[in-house]
Amino acid sequence: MSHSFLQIAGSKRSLHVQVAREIARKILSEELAQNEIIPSEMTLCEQFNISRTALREAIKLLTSKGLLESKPKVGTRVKSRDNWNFLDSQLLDWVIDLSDNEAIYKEFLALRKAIEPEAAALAAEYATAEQRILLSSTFQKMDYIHNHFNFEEWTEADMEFHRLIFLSTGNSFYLPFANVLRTMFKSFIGHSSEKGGTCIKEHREIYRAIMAGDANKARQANIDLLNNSNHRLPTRN
Amino acid sequence: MSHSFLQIAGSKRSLHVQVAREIARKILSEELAQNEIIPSEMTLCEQFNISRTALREAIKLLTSKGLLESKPKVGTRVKSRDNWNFLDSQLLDWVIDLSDNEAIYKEFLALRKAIEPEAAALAAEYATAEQRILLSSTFQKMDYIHNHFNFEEWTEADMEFHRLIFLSTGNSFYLPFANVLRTMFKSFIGHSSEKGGTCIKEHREIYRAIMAGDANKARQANIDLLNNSNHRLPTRN
DNA sequence: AAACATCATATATATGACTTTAATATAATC
DNA sequence: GATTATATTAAAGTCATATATATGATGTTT
Repeated sequence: MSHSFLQIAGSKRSLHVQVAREIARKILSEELAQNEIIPSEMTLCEQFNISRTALREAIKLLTSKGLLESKPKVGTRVKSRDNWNFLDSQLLDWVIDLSDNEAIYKEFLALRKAIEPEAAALAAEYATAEQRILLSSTFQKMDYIHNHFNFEEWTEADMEFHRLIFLSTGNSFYLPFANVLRTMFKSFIGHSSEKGGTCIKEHREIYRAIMAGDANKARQANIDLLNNSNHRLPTRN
Repeated sequence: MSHSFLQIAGSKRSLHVQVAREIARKILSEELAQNEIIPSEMTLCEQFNISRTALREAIKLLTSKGLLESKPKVGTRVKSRDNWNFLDSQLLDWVIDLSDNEAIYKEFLALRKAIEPEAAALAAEYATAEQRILLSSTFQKMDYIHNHFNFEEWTEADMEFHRLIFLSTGNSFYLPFANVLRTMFKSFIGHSSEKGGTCIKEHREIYRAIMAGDANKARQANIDLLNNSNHRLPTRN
């Protein structure tokens, strides 16, 4: 049995995801141009040496993320970039692997500056008792790790802190950012913050404002965090 | 005869999308509980009376939106709510059809208040010459429609105006909001704004600030718009 | 020239066989 | 008895192929 296309064999996830990722790579790198018709199902099946089932599931995945659109007789077309759902964690994961990380990281920071202050304000107003307990426990962990520093533990706690804020807004539209944040943190681990860059003071301000139910103060504290943070830009892999 | 037309019209989309929508409905309404294992492929195929191909494509669609997760031997599990990607236009479309619109609309407004001011600020700074031309042409259309009012035309132009701002940020993460906005506008058409609620003055301020490259002014103008707008809450269908 | 019928082709759906994965139970080992 | 191999097995994953359906292109009728 000759594996003609071992290019995919390295990955571990299911076949159709691997294929989807490979097609996504070609789209994101513009190797497949926007609005272009990609090769027919049969052609792609032969190229990847997979069944139509697997290929079609891959295409469905990409269609759902706004990258493709299929029509009978016409074929499957690459949608224009403004349809790509960059707030999809899986797609974001692929983007990070394939494009200029420095630019992505800067764009992400600009997103955080819009979202997080309002999220903190909403959390201050709407967090449930249970969520406040979780937030409290997480902040205390951050405080402890700040004093007994461990990089991985800090990253995990920092991420959990901001995740909880999103969840505490009580707003469905803020939920996806928790996953986007997780994806970004995991990808840029080692670039985001180091000892001395924990900004524990700013985090404490956010925490206290939320617990006190002071929306305006929570908003401002989060703005301060994003401005004061030693937000290192990632180096190229 | 005309009755069968309606049936056909009601089931317009492809089979796997219809099935996905139906499963999504059960998940969103919590008829299928979070973390619950849904019936096996074979069972569902019999229930819906469809092939495994169609069912599996439906499940792939929902998996991509964060609603499901499949594992061999275990089955397919409903993921917890904080994994649902509410910023996916298609999912949002389904959500709007199935849940309390008033609550969704309010949550959406809270999202706009976070996103749009920053988007306007970024657009003021980064919009390309081409984008400024498009924005200019769109605003002039808005101005005209304001004086020769036509509801549908206004809605379309209003939507296009805000869409162009998102596109003009030069930030990939802001792109998806354009589609989310479109979905919301289309769904809440008739509820969003009426004659006298065009807020042409506030829109003009945003437009001018962006054209002048004044980020702070653009941000503030958009805040003013969202605060002053006669943002009617939708009535129940 | 407009309406209609036909054809070609790409995706959409269906079906059945086979493979891989992983939870669970069972047996072998210490 | 506790631990560690091993077999069982149920579920999704993959494959191959056949048929249905939709649509752009072409031709035909009026």
